[in-house]
Amino acid sequence: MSKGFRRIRGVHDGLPDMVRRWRRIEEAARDVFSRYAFAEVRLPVLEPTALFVRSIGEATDIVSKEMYHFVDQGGDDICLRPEGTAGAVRAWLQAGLSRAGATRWFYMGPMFRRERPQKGRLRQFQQIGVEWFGVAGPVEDAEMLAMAHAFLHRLGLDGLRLEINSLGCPACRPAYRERLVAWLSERADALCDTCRERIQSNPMRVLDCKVEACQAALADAPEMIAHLCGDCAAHFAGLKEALGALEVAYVVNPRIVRGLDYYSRTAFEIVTDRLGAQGTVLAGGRYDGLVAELGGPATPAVGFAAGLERLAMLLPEEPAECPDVGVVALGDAALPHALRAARALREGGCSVLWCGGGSARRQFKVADREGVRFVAVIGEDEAAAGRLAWKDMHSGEQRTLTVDEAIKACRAALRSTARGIASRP
RNA sequence: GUGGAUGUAGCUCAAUGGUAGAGCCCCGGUUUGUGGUACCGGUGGUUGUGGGUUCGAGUCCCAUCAUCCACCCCA
Repeated sequence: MSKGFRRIRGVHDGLPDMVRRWRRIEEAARDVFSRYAFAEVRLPVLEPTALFVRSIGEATDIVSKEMYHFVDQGGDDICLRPEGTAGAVRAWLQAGLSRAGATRWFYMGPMFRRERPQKGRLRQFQQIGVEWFGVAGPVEDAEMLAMAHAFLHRLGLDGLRLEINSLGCPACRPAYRERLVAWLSERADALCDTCRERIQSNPMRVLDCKVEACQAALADAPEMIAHLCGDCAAHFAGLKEALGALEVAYVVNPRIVRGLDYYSRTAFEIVTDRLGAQGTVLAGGRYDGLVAELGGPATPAVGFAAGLERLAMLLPEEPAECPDVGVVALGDAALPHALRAARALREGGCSVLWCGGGSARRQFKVADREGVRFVAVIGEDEAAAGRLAWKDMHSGEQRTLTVDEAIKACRAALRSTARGIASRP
């Protein structure tokens, strides 16, 4: 166990094994999202604290307890973004795009929340987010879900479940909320301590309490989905119809809730049972109230975000890429020729490992450990002749080639095998 | 913020309160111009940290820190 500096709590070092998975996820996202004509944006990690205070509200203690925020040397109250949507709305408004019609954006990057770490929950984590500004219809919600589905399908993930719900709108939710609070208050005795407190602080959350006794008591609790206004009911019906047309499988889960008021209508989660208590892999929905809340013109919008770390945990290991060629240099006199040969091979498109000098045996062991396909041996004889000894590590066959011939041999071999998954015999 | 579990070599793990070990990895050798296998040798530890009990603590007690899991919260 190393002394000295250690990483701070709740953050992870992205070592090569992990970065290979991240990259696979990022590449899938870029490819799938661009087929749906979404454009990538890269937004600041630092934002004014007030942006999130405004979007999240003071209702919960998220801002005071779970955001990294500080006053900088200029006296500005700054924070590390805890999520992507508010910053995207801010950037979209600041760029004047609210007059430009619907906008389709996606982004990926680190987010920060000062929570107690646990499985699938870090203090610095990465999200892939998608926002679609200026569209109001259920068909767009379905498109969003189809895109999320395609993304996860591209990653080869199975055993996932899409759950959808409707959260209503400012026209129908307040009345429902009152009805729910009244219903819960009558049955408070049957609920756990935390739920009793939640009746006032966050009544919707009672519905997805994890305590079994609560779930039993809540079996007949009123659900938003049964109390939607006409417009919301029509929207939800339209969503289900479009999902049916797209053959995207889903289940309606009336207990999906959101903590904040700017959410409306469609809410969805894609969950797995393979990650313990943090099983939501992708979540999103409609936030028709947020743009106005942040000072822009009333603008409907829908989006989702997925956690890169959780997705990575569901993915199989990604094999490391092996170098194509190991260069073995023997003797000081051959060194200049060997160095130039390595560079020439790289310029020719091969990935080349310098085996580090020393005995031939040692350098071959390095080459073998790294899984190279070929070894180029350059000693005094080869240097004098302007050639190299070219050994195929699979067959063991060795011959004398010029550098140009070696490049050709290397390229030919890599065309016929899957690059980067050099199999060891 | 609350609760539980766990901290011994780079990694995975042993060690009745009585000399801190093994396997893997790494380095070297058997082979100073040829890899995998095998064999031989070697590097590497304030047992997370700080106190306490004891003739003696990796082991028992207290505190603290870290990791993991769950609760809370989940934008």
